[in-house]
Amino acid sequence: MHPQIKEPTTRNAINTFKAIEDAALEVFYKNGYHGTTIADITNRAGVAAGTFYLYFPSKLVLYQHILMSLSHDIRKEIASKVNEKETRYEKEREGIKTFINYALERPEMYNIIWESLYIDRDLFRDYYISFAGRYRKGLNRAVEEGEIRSLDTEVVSYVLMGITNFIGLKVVMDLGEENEDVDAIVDVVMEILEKGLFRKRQDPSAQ
Amino acid sequence: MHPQIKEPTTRNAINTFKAIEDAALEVFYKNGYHGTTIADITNRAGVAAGTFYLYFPSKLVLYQHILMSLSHDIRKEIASKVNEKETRYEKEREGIKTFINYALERPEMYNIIWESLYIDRDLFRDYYISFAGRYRKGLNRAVEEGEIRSLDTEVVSYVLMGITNFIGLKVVMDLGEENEDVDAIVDVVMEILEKGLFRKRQDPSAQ
DNA sequence: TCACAAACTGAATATATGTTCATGTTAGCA
DNA sequence: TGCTAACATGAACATATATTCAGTTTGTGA
Repeated sequence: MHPQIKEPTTRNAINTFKAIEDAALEVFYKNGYHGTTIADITNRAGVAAGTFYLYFPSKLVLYQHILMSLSHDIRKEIASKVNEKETRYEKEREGIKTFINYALERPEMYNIIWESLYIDRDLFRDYYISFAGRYRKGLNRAVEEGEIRSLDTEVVSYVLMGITNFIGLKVVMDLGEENEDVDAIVDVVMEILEKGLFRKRQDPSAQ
Repeated sequence: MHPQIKEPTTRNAINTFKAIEDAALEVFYKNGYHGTTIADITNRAGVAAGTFYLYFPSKLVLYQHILMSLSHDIRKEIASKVNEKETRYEKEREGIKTFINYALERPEMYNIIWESLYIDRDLFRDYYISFAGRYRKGLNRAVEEGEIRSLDTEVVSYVLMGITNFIGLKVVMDLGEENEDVDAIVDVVMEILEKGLFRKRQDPSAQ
């Protein structure tokens, strides 16, 4: 929890706090940081403007708090789905699918993440660096086990994040044609990765 | 040219107009749309605030104008470099390299493009849809000529844009380690694409 | 040189909105 | 029941800044 955030203690106050969080998430999603006013948030939460400042010292700190929650939530969602799969190939497919579906359910997700580039550059950096770091661990294991070709996994992690983010962007913003079938799109991506990234699945020793 | 922009006619006015364009580009790059005031722009351009409104009806229209110029400039730069190459493989490598180097020279480029997601959603859509459309043409030709495997080129174009953008982001924002050698990074990307996207170069009929 | 339109100025205006604070209300406990 | 601290209110304040406009300067053609 952000050090400047004052957490509520009583039952009612906890509900108020949550109402503000929920309202902020919703309205930041929809209108972005600059497009959102404190009044938007407090109106939607059904509290007075002053109440906001009982818990959060500023709009910026609230935004940072919401972004952190969102980033944890996405990672948790992806990790739980990916952990169900056995091979790295299946994990990769599941990760891409989960990300896209997550984005489809929250079409304005990109707003809040990419906007941090202007609001809080360090937060943006941290977000992708730690995302890449986690990705890299899985990839390193797959390289050791011979499932993935021996490549610089740091570069590979950005390649995969780039693919996932832009395919997600295409689907969510309905860019171009043929966005109906998420599975078909993921199939195309995996066709590229199958030959480009993975070794032959039946023969882990092959180059 | 944006219909609401009043273009200057006399020699001096043309210089004033250019000074405003240049100042806006620089300061939008650095501080983004919301981080930039009209005063920032006019001060840097060396003109009075009112002068701005002789040519542009609003800050938003100026931003749209600058984004369009930037997008044309990037595409022209990439196209000119890519056209020097013969094979699609070499074109692809050159395209990625050119994009990264362009971004390295203008590290704040992402600001102005990605921020349009909040400023003018349609402009953002148009930017990537038309970028993808142009990409797709080249890919279709390469598929016809057997250099690239038979894949949905629309999906492939977003895969490639995603890779390029995130590798560029990594290098520009110095995300993670090992960002010194752009060529080495591009090598890794091309290793993936060589097997994942392209057919064997000596045998265009092979699957 | 003069007239006139185009170009330019920058202080004033209008508005938006993040934040504060004096005041009121509620919940839990002695 | 009454006390107290936490919680809540919303009008007022402070500031920032996009835009306007009445007045001034400049360049150019006759």
